[in-house]
Amino acid sequence: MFDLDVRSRKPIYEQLVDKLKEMIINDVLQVDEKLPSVRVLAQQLTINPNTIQKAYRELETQGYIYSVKGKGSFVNQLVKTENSEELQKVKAQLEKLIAEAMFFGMTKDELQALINEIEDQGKRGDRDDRQ
Amino acid sequence: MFDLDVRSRKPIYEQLVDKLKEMIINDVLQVDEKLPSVRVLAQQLTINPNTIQKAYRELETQGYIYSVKGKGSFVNQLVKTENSEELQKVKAQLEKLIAEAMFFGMTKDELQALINEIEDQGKRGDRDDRQ
DNA sequence: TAACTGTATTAATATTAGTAATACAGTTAA
DNA sequence: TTAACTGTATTACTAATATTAATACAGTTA
Repeated sequence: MFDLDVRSRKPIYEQLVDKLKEMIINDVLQVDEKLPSVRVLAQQLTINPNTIQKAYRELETQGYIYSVKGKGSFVNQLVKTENSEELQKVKAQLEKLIAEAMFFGMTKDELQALINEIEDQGKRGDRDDRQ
Repeated sequence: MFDLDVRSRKPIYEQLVDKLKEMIINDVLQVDEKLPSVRVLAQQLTINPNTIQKAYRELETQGYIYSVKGKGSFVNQLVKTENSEELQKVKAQLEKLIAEAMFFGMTKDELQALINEIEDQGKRGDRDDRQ
């Protein structure tokens, strides 16, 4: 299921986060599907359960999954996280970054083009979800 | 000239970078104006010259100043940094961040609004400076 | 209750960040 | 040329943070 590189400069939990994000975004993992428990996955990958836990918590705070004590961790319905804390954080970052980009000569049109480009990429992956 | 807090959680060199950026953006320091040498400023602030050096290098890679060995460090002409490495970096960050924002439900219109807002702030600052 | 689940606390360790000591090297004016 | 400026590179010490792990706590379910 996962191919981790334990001696990569990129931390294990981060590899896990990225991998799981990717699977969620690409619908490899369906909404409300149960992820492997922290202990089971830890044993499979022969790493410490707390490392899985860290990855899962990260995914939870970013809105990708939700966890229920005693039950397990499950894929979240991403569209539902409208005004999440995560979105607020992203917005704040965006403000700074856009201001900086403009300061260094990036024009409104260039920004617009960038947004359109990204929107197109998103649609390709999204299929018939919205609009 | 500077009021630093040596026991702040924010590193000294970062305080310097922020302060100098601010002065450059607000035209307190004019284009091509010479900054204090690393040693002079270090003595004034009673900190290590290498700390100043780190701040200056950071400002240089970000395009705010330029340094010439044996001569000194000078305020850069910011508009001229059209396709700088820094802008490329900012663009790359923007791409990721915009994609993430959209992923979490931020719409094109909201992004547009954000850009306009920031653009307006920029213009207001320009006018104020001219007096 | 037994065997699952996630979570919190704490600590050991690895890695990175911040600062400093020192030496190298270019510029300029006497 | 030399003295006194300039920035820069190397190295190392220390502080702070990140990563992982050991362990105990707590909820769920059959």
